[in-house]
Amino acid sequence: MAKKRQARFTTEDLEGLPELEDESPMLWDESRGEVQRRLLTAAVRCFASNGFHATTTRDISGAVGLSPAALYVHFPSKEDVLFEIIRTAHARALAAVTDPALTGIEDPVRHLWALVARYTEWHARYHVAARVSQYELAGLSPEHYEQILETRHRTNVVFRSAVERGVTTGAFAEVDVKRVARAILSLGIDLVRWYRRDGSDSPEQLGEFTAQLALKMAMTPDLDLGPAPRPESTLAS
Amino acid sequence: MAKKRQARFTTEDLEGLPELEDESPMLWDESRGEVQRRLLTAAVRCFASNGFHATTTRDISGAVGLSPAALYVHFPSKEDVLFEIIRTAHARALAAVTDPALTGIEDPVRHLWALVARYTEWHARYHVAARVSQYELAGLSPEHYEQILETRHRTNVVFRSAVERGVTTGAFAEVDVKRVARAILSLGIDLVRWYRRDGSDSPEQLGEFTAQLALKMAMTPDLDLGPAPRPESTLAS
DNA sequence: TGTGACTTACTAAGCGCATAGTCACCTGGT
DNA sequence: ACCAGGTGACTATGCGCTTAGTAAGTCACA
Repeated sequence: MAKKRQARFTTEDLEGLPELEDESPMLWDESRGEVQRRLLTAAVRCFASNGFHATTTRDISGAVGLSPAALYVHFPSKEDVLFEIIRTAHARALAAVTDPALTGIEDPVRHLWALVARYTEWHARYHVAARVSQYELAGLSPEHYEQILETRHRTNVVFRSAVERGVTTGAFAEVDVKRVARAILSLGIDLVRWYRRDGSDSPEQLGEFTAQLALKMAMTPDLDLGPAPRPESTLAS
Repeated sequence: MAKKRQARFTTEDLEGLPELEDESPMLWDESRGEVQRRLLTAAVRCFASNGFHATTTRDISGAVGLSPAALYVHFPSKEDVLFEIIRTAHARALAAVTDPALTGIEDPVRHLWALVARYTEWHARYHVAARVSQYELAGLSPEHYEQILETRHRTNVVFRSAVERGVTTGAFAEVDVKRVARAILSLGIDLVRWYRRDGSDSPEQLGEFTAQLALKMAMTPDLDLGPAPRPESTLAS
């Protein structure tokens, strides 16, 4: 008695669910047709709420008022829909942090600040698509997966270089570059797990706040907690 | 021509794959039988590498040398296997940070340090099971999902309180408690996305490093970047 | 302007395979 | 003799994708 793959959210639920509200309709290239873009946007919402495998081709096509077969006019397979989403999102996020307006900033402090603010803001703005891009990688074919990994690596390098520059120029403390860069990326990415557009933080505010945290992590020297915290004994001789 | 749900990792691949190595075999209650625990451990690996919906009951049972039907001797459904994994992992992680040895620490600085170190270390140690717990929530029934949310909330409160105490006692800077607590949790959780047991960080090292970052975030006052960074103009009057 | 050839976007119907879960039966230890 | 734990064969159903066909648009050209 094979169960339906999912039930938590049905197609009609997806309309107007506040945690699925983001700007992903604006993500797709202009070169794509109207219908393709609407399919991609619908797929983002389905994949985000129920997962790739729990989403049927009927869910996606039905959400834009088409029959299941219509999907195959525009995309060769369901996996390709996922790939287009993930590829586009990764490319856009990378583009956001390689914008010349950012890379041109001389001061390492301002540079890292702007980098983190941008990256965080991007993820907040497109958090539903970004969530799919982070959580549904297992749905990709090995070839497509490999391609995405490459983009991720390039993104990592951007952050690592920014931290490195601050350390070598002395603008930052002498921190562990790789680890700090990793932590900064974590802050920028992990928000897709919980961010909601109807919460109290706007993408800009969250970006600025996270950028502050990144600077604190990069610029503050390590704290020494002092001698072992002996359980008892406050100041008795 | 319905395709097989997945292909990226077949069952035999899962043996000895280094990124799927963690301590989840130690997670399960002693009260559970040997076979149940082996099934849960196998399920963790399958779910982590291919996702809940892409994992078949044959994958799980086959991985411990049993027939598919044997799964139903020990668990009422595949969803229940997922729930047991997620429930146990969330409960253990909460237990780790409510350990009296931690909650008893008077000094807010040492307290937060220990809290973050413990939490991070836990996630690193059980990163495969933790990954399933974070990424496969969509596979749960609404009732089970609700139950997990409750545990998550309790965990959040632990961190928020720890940060709050430091701020009110003046041990920390006057930071935004909710946001900082959220960022700290992000650091502790997001590592499940990339952590590997065969990497360069041991769980303890990662815990200590993240704890340092948490203190920097909580104890450093906000930086003022000064006046607007006018594009040109260095020091020309 | 009319016509036939071709294209684009779509649908209805359904194939064929995969899968969660069931059930009657088996089996070894107490 | 019993029964917990396990099996092989099966069912019911879901789902990705295909196929055959429709309707409307475009274009070359007589």
